[in-house]
Amino acid sequence: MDATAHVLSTKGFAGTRLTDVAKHAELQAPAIYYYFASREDLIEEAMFRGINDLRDHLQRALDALPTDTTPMDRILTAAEVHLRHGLDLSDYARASIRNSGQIPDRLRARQKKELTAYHRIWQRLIAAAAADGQIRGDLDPKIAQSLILGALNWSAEWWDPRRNSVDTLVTNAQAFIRHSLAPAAKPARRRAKGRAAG
Amino acid sequence: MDATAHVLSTKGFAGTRLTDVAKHAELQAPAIYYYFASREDLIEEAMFRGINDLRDHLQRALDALPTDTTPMDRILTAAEVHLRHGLDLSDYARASIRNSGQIPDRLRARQKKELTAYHRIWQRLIAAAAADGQIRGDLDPKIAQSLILGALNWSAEWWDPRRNSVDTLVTNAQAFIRHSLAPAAKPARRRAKGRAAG
Amino acid sequence: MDATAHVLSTKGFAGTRLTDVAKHAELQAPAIYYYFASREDLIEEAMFRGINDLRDHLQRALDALPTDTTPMDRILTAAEVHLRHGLDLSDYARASIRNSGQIPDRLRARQKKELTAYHRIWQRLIAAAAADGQIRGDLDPKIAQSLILGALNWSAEWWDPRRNSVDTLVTNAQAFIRHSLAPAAKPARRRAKGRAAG
Amino acid sequence: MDATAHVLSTKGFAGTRLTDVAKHAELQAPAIYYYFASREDLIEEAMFRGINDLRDHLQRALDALPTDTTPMDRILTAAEVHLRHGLDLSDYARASIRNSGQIPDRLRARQKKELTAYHRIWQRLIAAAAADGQIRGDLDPKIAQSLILGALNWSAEWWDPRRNSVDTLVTNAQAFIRHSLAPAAKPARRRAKGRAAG
DNA sequence: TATGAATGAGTTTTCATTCAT
DNA sequence: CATGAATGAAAACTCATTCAT
Repeated sequence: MDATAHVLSTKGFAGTRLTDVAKHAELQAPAIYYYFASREDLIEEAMFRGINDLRDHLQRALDALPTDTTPMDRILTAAEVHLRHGLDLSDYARASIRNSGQIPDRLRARQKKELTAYHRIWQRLIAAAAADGQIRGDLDPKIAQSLILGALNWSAEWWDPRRNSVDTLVTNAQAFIRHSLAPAAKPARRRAKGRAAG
Repeated sequence: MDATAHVLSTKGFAGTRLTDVAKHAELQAPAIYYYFASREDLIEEAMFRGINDLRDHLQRALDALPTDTTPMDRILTAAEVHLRHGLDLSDYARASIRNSGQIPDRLRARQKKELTAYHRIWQRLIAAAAADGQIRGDLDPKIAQSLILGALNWSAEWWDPRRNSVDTLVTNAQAFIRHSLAPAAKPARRRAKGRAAG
Repeated sequence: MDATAHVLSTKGFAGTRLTDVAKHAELQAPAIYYYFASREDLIEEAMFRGINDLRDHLQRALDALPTDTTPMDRILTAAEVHLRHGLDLSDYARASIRNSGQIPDRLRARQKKELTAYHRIWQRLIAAAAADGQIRGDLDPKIAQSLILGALNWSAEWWDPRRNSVDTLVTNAQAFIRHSLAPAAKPARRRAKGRAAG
Repeated sequence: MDATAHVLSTKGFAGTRLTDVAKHAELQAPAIYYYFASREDLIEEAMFRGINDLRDHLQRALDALPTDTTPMDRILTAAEVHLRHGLDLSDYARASIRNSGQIPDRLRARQKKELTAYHRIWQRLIAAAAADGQIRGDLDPKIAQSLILGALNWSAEWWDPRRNSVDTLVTNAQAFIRHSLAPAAKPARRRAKGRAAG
């Protein structure tokens, strides 16, 4: 149910009332029970579909890339897909992403598995880039991945279509990610030896 | 009320029940009404305190830096404060950050103002870095800022203290941010030996 | 809701609990919310209906009188209608009359308007009687009207069907009112040759 | 407690909250328990005092009349006392009178006894007048008494000091009562045989 | 004598859910 | 398939009452 995803992405798990979902679907609340056994089922399904769609979408996009695409370019493609899917297309993705933390574990099983699968795709992309020397050694790949996905996920909270086009956002995000990961430019000599806090 | 922030950061706005808050505070639910006029007042206050504390904390940390700290190092300090405050210290910050999107506007007025003020601090830090040539020209500063804060905010969703220490996370995030922003260290000499806050 | 009027007329505004109303209606309390948005709406409606019905009732009774009915006889008819409606027929009227003073202004707007309209009918009856010389000059018509309505309204507090029939009460009240208003039947000839109602 | 009477006369029995009473008394609610064992005790006492004061007051006023005062004049004096006491002087009287019907029987015992005693005074006044031929034969003395007291009691609901002075009201009420009771003037011939509506 | 703090009982209200139609 | 009507469970909230101070 599209309406579910929409409400879920706006009001959060506990705030998702069947009445609101039904209103969005131009239905009366009891009608939902014709399609779903319970509120929980409905939400569980929407959460699952969110990640599931996103994963399919990403997988297809990656499969469509020329085989000689560099690992970094694959990552940037993934970033674009993730962003566009979450912002343009899909209440489901937003619902799924935003509510991850608020949902009782019981309802998360399927979504969690799907999410792990989605993360695994990213892990492979990053591992490939690392193997190719396209990722700086001072970064833990898992942490870097989480930071990237965080940066992308959060865009749903602040992005305002009246200020920036998605294209602009995508371009910026890609530049941001590329440099955050990449080692110093090619003829590299030395690199900064920063120090960070302790 | 600390308990409110805790529940709020776990269950979300609509999922925050007075009974749970009260249980955390080792009280009966009606006792809350001795201190707050309504559930909404309570939540509003917690959300406000979240950003308010965070801003104070950041401001103090920045004020404590040596005056010759480079703009980039100031940003990295800010990142550290933001991370540590959200992960280590404060249910308030988490509550405030995670629930921003789910709360009725009516309750957000004060928190919004505070958030804007907080963002302004970051804007100034980034503008200073840009003015100093420490930020690549292909990045829109506002977008970059949002991406950074997204990456940091999201850490509350995935960070697992049993896998990584906060220190590790901070170091990685700082490296991540530094390079995501910094121009290629062309014929680089040396770069700052930053120090970030403690 | 008849049940509301009944409880309201017995327990007063603040004492009217939804549970009691529901019990009277052989329902569960939440079912009330299917028909009314809130307790206040429910009460507001019952109070309004009280006066509204009474006014309709009175208006119809007056319209049904022969056109040559004397002004005084019209007044006595109105008294009878008022009494019978409040005692025999209507929890609504009792609810409306008894609780006038206890209800927050916010809920009284509509009822007040209706009440004013009801009073206006009486005013006209009395003015007509006065114009016809059937009311003593030492009485302020407004005050007299209020005293009459008071005498009638209050009967709900003390009238006990096991002691007096409504008919007896009506006859007594009419005699009471007639003489309270009428000028001394100076060189009296004949007056109306009435009959008390059945 | 004066405050109790005041609140009680405004909000009714169920609407009388200890907090409101306390606020009126410029106290905190728990302080009431220093003087009264419970809310019910407090209310019971206020209701009792209402009628008790009124009765004392009336008794003293009657005792002060010259012994040759006519029965009718005694009644009119009683009416004045009743009115003035309820309007000018006493929240207690108003509380007692207005809430008679809403209070659980358990709390009414004492007030009821007192009320009966008060009514007995009136009964005697009216009986005396009747014995003296000053009351028309077509009136049931008990009903007439109730109608009179109703007219007087109700004045608390509508009397507006900005429209009429108490003096005016008293004068009107006395005229109203006198004629409602009195037989047609001396050289009376025939009297009305009223007619009322059907 | 009085109050700040808290609570238990009970009330209004919300909402998922059921069910006859 | 869908809805109007209703309900049980649970939530927010109110308020008399207690108690330590």
